[in-house]
Amino acid sequence: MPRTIDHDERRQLIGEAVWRLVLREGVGAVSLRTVAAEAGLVLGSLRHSFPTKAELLAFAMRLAHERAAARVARHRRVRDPRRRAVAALRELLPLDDERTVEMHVHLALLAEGPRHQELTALADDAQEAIRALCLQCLTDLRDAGQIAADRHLGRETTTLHALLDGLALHAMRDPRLRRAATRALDDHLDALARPLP
Amino acid sequence: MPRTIDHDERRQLIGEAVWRLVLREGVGAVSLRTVAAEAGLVLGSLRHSFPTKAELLAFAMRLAHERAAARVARHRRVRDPRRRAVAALRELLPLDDERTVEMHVHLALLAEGPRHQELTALADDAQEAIRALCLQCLTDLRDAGQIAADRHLGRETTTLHALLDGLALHAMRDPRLRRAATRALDDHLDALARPLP
DNA sequence: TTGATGTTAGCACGATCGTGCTACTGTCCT
DNA sequence: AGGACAGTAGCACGATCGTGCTAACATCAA
Repeated sequence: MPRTIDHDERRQLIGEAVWRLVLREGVGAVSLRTVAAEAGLVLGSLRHSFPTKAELLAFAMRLAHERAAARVARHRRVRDPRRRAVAALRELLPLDDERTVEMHVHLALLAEGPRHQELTALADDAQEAIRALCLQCLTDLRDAGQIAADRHLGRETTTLHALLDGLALHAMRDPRLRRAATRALDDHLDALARPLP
Repeated sequence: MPRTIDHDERRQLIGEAVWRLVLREGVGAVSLRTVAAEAGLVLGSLRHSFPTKAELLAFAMRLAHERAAARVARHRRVRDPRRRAVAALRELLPLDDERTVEMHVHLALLAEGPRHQELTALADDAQEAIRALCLQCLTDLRDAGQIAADRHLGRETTTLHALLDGLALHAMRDPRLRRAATRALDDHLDALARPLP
């Protein structure tokens, strides 16, 4: 049944065409016609894979989330909790072009939220998943004795999550900040090992 | 010469109409016609104040930045450095609807960046200004002995800036996080007072 | 009152948009 | 071989877009 596989592959190629367009020309330049041209298709062909624009945008955002989630999951088997946490969280920082474009796509499509409300729901899910990842990392670190016992995990999750997304937001727009972002993340995890007062 | 004053006031009213549209329907719904309708004007009238769409978008973003900067500046005379820092930084968290809409406008128009490159420049300026504010706050706190001397101010600025924007990003989308965001900011400043190792 | 000037109102044009719909093409099942 | 059908290509429609341009209007100086 190679038909359906080709179908999915094609949809991914089209989704990546949306990404390139968002990155290069902004989300305002995304139309069914421009996406078709970017993907090397004709309008009618693209509309066979994505009958409506809403489906196309939702797929493009979901694809970015899935790619990121797959990279994060790849580090699940790392033994040391600290190394595992750093490896996972770094996948959510725009440290290379692949991660940068995912970040741009996520934010750009989020800005289209009110129009296509499915995008808002997708973004909510992704945000909640990242918060859950942060909590998991902190829980593992605490269980391994690498976080002071008097830390409030919920609050630390809020802080780590915000720090992560804030670093991503800045590094996304200035690649020179990539090193600083990774260092800031490391330093923060270091600081958690020390008792509070 | 009340003419020019009315002119500026009108431009601000139009800019706020852009804000409402961005918040309610998304940046994709911003056109000269929809903005004119939102502002209670006819297309021709709006185009007298803003001949092109690029000017309108740039003004709307600049207006958001200026409003925020004015609120920040209002706390300059607070004596205690810690209180001054908290007061200033809180003006950049979406703790009420006014600050929330500014945040949304900033991010939404940033997503239009590649098309209207002036928006990118404006966002860069705003981001640099916020970083400078973070550095100023940290410098003042250190001079007042409220930051451990072994802290690296540059790195702490990166972290504070990222934490601030990350908290804003999250609280913007879920008002329930407003309290958590303010607490996280307070806690972070508290933590800076303790020595590193 | 009249004329100058700045504001408001509106038309028109070419371009582009999303989408419904119809043909054409190739590939696999029977 | 031939029919079924998924996939490709493309037309057409109404709507909306940004913008150049002109006409009506208000306000104040002379």
